[in-house]
Amino acid sequence: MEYNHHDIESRWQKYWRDNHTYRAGIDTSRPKFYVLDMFPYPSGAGLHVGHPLGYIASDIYSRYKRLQGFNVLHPMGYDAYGLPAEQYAIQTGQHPEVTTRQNIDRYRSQLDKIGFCYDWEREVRTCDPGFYKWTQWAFIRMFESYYDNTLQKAMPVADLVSHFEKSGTEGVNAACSREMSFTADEWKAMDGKEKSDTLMNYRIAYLGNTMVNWCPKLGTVLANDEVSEGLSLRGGYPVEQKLMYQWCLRVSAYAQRLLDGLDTIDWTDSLKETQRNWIGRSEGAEMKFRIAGSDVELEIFTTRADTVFGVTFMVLAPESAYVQQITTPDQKAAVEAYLDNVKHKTERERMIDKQVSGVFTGAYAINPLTGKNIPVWVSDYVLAGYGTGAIMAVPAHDSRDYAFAKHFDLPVIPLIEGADVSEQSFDAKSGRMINSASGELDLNGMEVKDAIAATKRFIEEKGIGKVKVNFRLRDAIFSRQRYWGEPFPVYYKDGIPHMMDLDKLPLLLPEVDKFLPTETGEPPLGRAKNWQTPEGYPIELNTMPGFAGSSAYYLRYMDPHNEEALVSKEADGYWRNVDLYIGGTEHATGHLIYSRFWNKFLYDLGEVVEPEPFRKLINQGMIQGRSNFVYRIKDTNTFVSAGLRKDYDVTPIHVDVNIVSNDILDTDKFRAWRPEFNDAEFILEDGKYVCGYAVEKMSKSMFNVVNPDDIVDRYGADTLRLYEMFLGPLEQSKPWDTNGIDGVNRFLKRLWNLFYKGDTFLVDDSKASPEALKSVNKLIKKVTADIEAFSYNTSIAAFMICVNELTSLKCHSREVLEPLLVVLAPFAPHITEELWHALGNDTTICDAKWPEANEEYLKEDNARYAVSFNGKARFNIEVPADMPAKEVEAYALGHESAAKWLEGKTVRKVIVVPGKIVNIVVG
RNA sequence: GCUCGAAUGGUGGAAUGGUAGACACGAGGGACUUAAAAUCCCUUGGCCAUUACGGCUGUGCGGGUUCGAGUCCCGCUUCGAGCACCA
Repeated sequence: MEYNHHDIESRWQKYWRDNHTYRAGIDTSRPKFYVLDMFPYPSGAGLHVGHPLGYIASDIYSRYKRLQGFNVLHPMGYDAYGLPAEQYAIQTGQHPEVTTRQNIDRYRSQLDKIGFCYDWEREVRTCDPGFYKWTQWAFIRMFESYYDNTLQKAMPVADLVSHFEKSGTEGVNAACSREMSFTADEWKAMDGKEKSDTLMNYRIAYLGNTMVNWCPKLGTVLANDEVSEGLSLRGGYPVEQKLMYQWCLRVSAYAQRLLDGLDTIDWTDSLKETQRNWIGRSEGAEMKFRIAGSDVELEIFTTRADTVFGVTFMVLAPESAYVQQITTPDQKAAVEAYLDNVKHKTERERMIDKQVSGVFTGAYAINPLTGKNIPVWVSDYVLAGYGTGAIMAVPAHDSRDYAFAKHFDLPVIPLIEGADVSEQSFDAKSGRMINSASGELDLNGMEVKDAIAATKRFIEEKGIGKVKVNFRLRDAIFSRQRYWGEPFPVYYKDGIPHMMDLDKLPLLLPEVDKFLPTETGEPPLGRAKNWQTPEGYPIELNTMPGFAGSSAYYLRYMDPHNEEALVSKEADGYWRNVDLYIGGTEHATGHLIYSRFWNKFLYDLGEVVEPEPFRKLINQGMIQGRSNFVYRIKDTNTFVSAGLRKDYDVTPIHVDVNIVSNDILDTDKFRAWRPEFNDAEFILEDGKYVCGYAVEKMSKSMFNVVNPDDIVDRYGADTLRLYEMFLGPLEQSKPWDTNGIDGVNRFLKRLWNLFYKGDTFLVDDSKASPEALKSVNKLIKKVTADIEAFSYNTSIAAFMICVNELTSLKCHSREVLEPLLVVLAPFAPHITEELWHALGNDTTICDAKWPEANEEYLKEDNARYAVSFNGKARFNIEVPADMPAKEVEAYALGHESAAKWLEGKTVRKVIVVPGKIVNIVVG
């Protein structure tokens, strides 16, 4: 029998399916282990060979854990809402649901061929009403909650209302959009609309007038993580800032907990660092500067309280409400003109245009420490959204303030000893303070760090300001002007938003005639007929963003068919959270923040037991494409081989990697590839046409896409799985290069040949040789350690070594081959299952027991030492393993090879490292 | 600009501070074969030798610690990733 992957793989895949081998259920007699992949968005292009990388890695770990006796939950599903399906629908009129279903079917068939151990009975799709019911449910719960800063958790808005009725805002410490202050009587006097607006200020899901990232080309708003450098991540279209009334989630309330939680989970440092960066905690002080001749007080935030003595002007963001309040009549025209100018710039233009610009308001503020008057300016280098939208400018010690001061010729006062500020500012937070004394506060001579602390103390005592922590993390904008997303379970009565009753969920996505905005500019849902409650109240026209459905999906897998709850107490209590999460690093500041926020919210409600959703997280690297090029001589149809191209004037042209093998072009296939190459001529080297190559993104336009189906068809799923893991470390990005896959394929054939020669089954029950036992025990030890460290590529090398050793030992003993199959099973499930049954086992290898390495066989009879002189190894010796160090030393010094090196020298020192090296220091 | 990570043969990549280059690809040579494919064996960092199981050199660059550094420390260079008027 030859190794026939087609037959083996289809047969065992059917067996696993028919026997529900991968069905998972609650089993309190076994410890649980939850392994999760970031579920894919099913795109129209199908899977390429890069997509399964993480899935294979998690599959190996799942199978390994199961063999170790864990009850493993390993589900899969689809993140089915998304822009591409909708864009496609706009172009073709095809309903996104139809294309999404087709794409999912395609994904499923591709995934099935690779032999994953998913429990497909737990599949979820974010666009299923049975799933998005719980997305809508969570939204309603957020609407009905506010964040109590004292308790540091979400609480019912109903509690807040009864507090307002009793004592107004007195004693309320809640996360809010702006500080409010009213009495119980004032609250009671409010009408319904006023009350609604007031509560919006506190709700975790709230409607707010906020600056949003508006993308005109996509016709929708985007969250901060969906925008990069002023362009939309999807499509790369320009994004502008626009004030809009939108649903938002008060993620910012959880900033500190999201930050603290990072210390409790096992993620890579770089990912944690990225999240810390995004959350952006900064400790500083908030300080008030009174405007001269006015009651207005400018509140500013600074991390450099020590530099107050160097404040020579102040700057407001153009959007700041202070601007209107303080601008003097004679400066009004100039300020208006400037604001108008700024408004017409997009975010991107503002970023690219680094030129200093600004205008004087005509007003002066009073420095609370020195009592001096300082001018107040407006400039777009100050951001409205951070801190208070106003800053105190210290040009000597802040480069942005410095550039502004130089441009407008404002004074610069150095505050740190030895700082030369004639050419640039001194931004470092170190040195001794100078020029910093007035009245009761004297910072001169202090280190910067101490000066900051002293100033903070002083301003708190004097009531000039207070210590304050600011976060960069903003609330998430939750409305999208799109069709293909979850509808909001919200209707409007007299202009006041109301939540639908929980028992009316899910609110189904309605049909529309076109997937475009209405003529009046309303979102696509504006086209839906009867989009209103039975009582005739209009329903919200926006839909939820992509991250809504992906924020709690890992919980739904625990209990996917439950109609009463997102997840039952029992299922949540058993599966708890994800033990191992594998996915791409691109979700670092999006999904992985929102999901943690969502989970913490549910935790506050008592709906889930774990405060963090993903205990350990691994980011698999990206698989890049490896493109091939042919070189056409200018103005001809003649192509010159890569090695000879320097002699000609050539244009490189991408060529389909599927008609190239080991960088050698199949010239006949090339002629047939495209009509314009039908009569191509070639200049060969050594009779071959050699292509050039480059590493690029895997994409259709580069003709470097490799489809896993083709690989599976040609080499089998087991070869694909092994090869993907063999390419290099899991977390590293690397190019896909089909050259080299033969190596792992040969390995599987050699494994097969240990069991079969022709039709003869070779395995017997004979006692294995010590060498064979040692080989396989070494393997078990290595693979166990490697899997725990996700170092799969070195495991595969170990398998190759072991199989080669067993082959040359002609070992066909069951005693050795059976454990070899078990440890290989996670990597190559099909061939191991086949051979496992050939050995006479009648249950699946998935339920075998992971073997333990027997140290007895690993003992070395001899220890091998490298003998070195002054650190450079010169020869090797072998001695009995248990020889004491002193004797090893004597033996090495007495060795004939040593004589040569010791000639005319004296031994100064000898160091013996057990089993490794004898280092002889000579002088 | 700030933060994090990386740099090892023709290629992908191995190396708890202890014989650098495991394993694999590619390349070269050989066996089997009418031939090819497949399979198997040998060689393969560079340089110098090839009478010797020989010598020298070698992990981006410059220093340091150490008996001993790819690995640890300091200073650079280059590449990649994240954040970026965040006060």
